[in-house]
Amino acid sequence: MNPVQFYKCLSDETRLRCLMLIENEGELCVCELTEALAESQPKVSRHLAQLRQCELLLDRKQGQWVYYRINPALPDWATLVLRQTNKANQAFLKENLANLSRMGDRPNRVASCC
Amino acid sequence: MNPVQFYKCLSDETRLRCLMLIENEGELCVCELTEALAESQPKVSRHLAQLRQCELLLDRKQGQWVYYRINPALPDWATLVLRQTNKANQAFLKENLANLSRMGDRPNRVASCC
DNA sequence: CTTGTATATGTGAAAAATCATATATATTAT
DNA sequence: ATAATATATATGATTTTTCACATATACAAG
Repeated sequence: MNPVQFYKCLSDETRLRCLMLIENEGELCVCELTEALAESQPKVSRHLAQLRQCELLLDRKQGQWVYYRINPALPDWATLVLRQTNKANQAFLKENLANLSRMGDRPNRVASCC
Repeated sequence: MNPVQFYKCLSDETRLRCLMLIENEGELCVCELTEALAESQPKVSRHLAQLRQCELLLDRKQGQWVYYRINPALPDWATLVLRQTNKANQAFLKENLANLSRMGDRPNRVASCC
């Protein structure tokens, strides 16, 4: 993982909020992120695609939903950076987390295994 | 420290290399960084100015030289991010550190205190 | 005072990133 | 088959970032 490329991924507000929300929640689908960020679906989707292409995120498809999660194969330093940034900046996410919990009709997660 | 602004600072190759070199060496002046990076003086100076403006770096003037150092007043998470990135990515700096040690006529540092 | 070295900044051009809008694909439900 | 929902992508416009080059300022040395 090239550190410049890694930090380019974190340097956009939409992408950083997505990463932090996913770090918080474990896994989120595009429509949940769209709601939490109050941004357009294409905008969120495009940024997620970029994070997936850079291998910061992995996705899995379940029915009509696509769930994104942090790539567990990231180098340790990168994992730590994400974790610490998240821990120390909960205030930054306050509004987004409120939007998320206010959201009705969240898709039912089914475990990916089995 | 806004995390987006912080990561924007780290998302440019010149700036990240400057930060990592300074993290390594404690303090470096513009001409040392210019030599280590093999980049033009205005380019290096401009990026350093940006890092200073965002308060990632502090500078002190000593004679004709200006020395830059990591701002010790950064929030803990930011300090940790810089330290871990540096520790885990020494290979990224190899060439730059070689240029630096090959450099003749490096200015004599005088302690800033007393 | 003149010359040389170190650093900073102004300017306009070039490159890169972001965006809104429209549209395509896939899945589910009727 | 049709409609509705979730997601992805194409496109061209706009904004932001980066750059090279010229120039300005400050200090040191002679």
